Amino acid sequence: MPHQPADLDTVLGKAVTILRAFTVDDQVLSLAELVRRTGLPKATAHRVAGDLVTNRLLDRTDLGYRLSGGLFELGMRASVERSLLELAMPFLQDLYERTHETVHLGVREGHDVVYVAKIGGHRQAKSPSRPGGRMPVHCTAIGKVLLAYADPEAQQEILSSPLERRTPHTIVAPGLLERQLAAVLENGVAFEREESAAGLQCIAAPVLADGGDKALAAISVTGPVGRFRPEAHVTIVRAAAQGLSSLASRRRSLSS
Amino acid sequence: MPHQPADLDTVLGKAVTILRAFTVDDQVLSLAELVRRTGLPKATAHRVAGDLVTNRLLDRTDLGYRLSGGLFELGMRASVERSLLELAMPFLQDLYERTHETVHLGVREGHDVVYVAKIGGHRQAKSPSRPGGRMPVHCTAIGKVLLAYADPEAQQEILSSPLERRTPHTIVAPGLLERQLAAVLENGVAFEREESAAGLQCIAAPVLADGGDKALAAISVTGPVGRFRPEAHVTIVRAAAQGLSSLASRRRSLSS
DNA sequence: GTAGCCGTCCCGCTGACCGGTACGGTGATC
DNA sequence: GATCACCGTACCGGTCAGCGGGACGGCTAC
Repeated sequence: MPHQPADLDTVLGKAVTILRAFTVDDQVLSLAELVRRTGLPKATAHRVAGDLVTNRLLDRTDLGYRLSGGLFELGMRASVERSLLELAMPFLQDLYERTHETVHLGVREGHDVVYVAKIGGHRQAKSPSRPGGRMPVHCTAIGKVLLAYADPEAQQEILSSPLERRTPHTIVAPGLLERQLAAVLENGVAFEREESAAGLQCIAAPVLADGGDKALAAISVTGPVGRFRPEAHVTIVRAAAQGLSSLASRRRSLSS
Repeated sequence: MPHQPADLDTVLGKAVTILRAFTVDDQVLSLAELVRRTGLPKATAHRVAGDLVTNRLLDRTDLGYRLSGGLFELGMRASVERSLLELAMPFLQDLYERTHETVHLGVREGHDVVYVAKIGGHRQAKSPSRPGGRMPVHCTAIGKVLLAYADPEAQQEILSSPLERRTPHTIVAPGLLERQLAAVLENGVAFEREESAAGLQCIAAPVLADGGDKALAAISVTGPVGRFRPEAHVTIVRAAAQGLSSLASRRRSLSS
C-alpha cells in the first residue's frame, strides 16, 4: 500500500489518518481499535474523532464510529469518478444485459485498481472486488489493461516491484506479465484466468482518452470458470469501451 | 439546507467547509472561487486547500482544485450506503431490465433525498437527479415514500416548513401532501407526476428495516410521460423493494 | 476481589495555525 | 503601453487551538 502515512503533526493529517483507518469491510470501529490502527494517543484520537463527528464525516453509534453518509455524498462529488460513472452507466448496463455476468468499471491508482462501479445480478460470481475497493493491477484484467496503457515509467515502476501471489495462477514473473501487456496493446483487450481469485475469469478493455494512447479507465466482465468464456465477449466488451471512449472525448473531465 | 455552517474557528471546520463548497456539478474550483464561497481569508483558504492536497482529499489542476479520487474511495467506504448499494444492485438490475427506464436508490438526509445509485440506459429520461446528488423530499416519489415512513416528528418538521415549488405540478400544500403520505402507507408505493421536473413520472417503494415500520431507503423507476405509466409497475417495484428489505434484515447495517 | 480494557474528561504547555500584508504575473480596458 | 483589477503565492510574528499524559469510573472475565 503506497499510502505515505500522512503527517501526524497536523490536525488534518490526524483526521484523514482516522478516516483512512477504515477499510472496505469495516462497518464500525471502536475508539480503541482506531487508536490501535492509527497509533495516535488515545486522548487525541478521542478528540479528533469527536470533531469528525461534529463535522459529519463520522457517525457515532453505540458500538463505535462509522464513516458517515455525508462522506459518501462528498465522495460522490469527486468530478472525475462521478462523471465517468454517469457516462459509463448505459454501456455497463448493455454489457450486463447481454452477458448477465458481473460488470466492473475501474481506474488505476498507483499499484492498484480502484473499482468505480460494480454491477451484477442475483447469481453473480463470488468476486473479491467491492465498489470503492482495491485490487493489485497485476492480477486483474482491468489492471492489466490500465497498466498496458500507462506511461512507461509508471509501468516500469510496477513491473519492477514484487508482484504479490494471490492464487496459484497469479502471474508473478515480470517478464511474462510484460509480454502479456504487449499482447493487450495489440488486441485491445486483457484476460484474467483465476489470477486474483479461484474460479473466476475476466476480460477487460480500455476507455481511452482523446489521443487514444492513455487509458482513463477500463471496463470488464467477470464470470465463473464453468459457464463463462472470456473469449466469447471480446467484441462486445471492446465495443462498449470504445463507445465510452468516444463519448468521454466529447466531454471534458481529464487533466491532472 | 439544514447544514449548520461548520465551525470556521477550527482547522477541521475550515477543511470540510472547503470540501463542501463543491456542488455536484462543479468540476474544478479556483482558489478565488473557494474564497468567495467559504468566506475564508484568502491566505487561509490557500493554506488549507494546500493541506488538503497533501492529504489527497483535493487534486490540484492548472485551473484550480478538484475533489480527489481518494475522497471518492473514502466515501465509498461509508458502510451504510456502500452495503446498501451492494445488496440493492441485483434488484435494481432486475428493475432496469424489465422496464428499461431509469432506476434510483435513495436515502433521506434531512429535508432531502440523497441518491445512492442511479442506473439507466442510453435512452434514459432526462432527469435532474445525480448519483450523490440531492432533491427535496416533497417533490419526488422516493422522497414521499421516505417521508411517509419517517418518524412523526421529522415528518411534521418537514411538512411545516415551506415546500419549494419546482414545477407547476409540485405539491406545495402541506395538507395535500399529508393525504398523499397516508395513501403511501396504505399502498406501499408513492407516485410523482411531473412534480420535480416537467415531463417526468415516477413510482417508488420503501426498503423497510427489521420491524417494518422504518424505511432505510427507497427504490424508484422514472420515465417520460409519453411512454411511461407509473401504475403499470406497481407490482414489480414493490416486489423489488420487499426483496431488498428482507435481504437487508438478514444482515446488520442499521442503528444510529 | 482484582486485573484488564474500555470510553471520557481534565488541564497546563507549546508549536501549529492564523491571516494581514506584500509581491509577481496575466488579461482587460482605455 | 499604461493602468487597473484580480489572480495565485509567499512571508512571518503573535497566540490560542490543539495536544496528550494522566486520572477516573464502568464493564467484563477470571
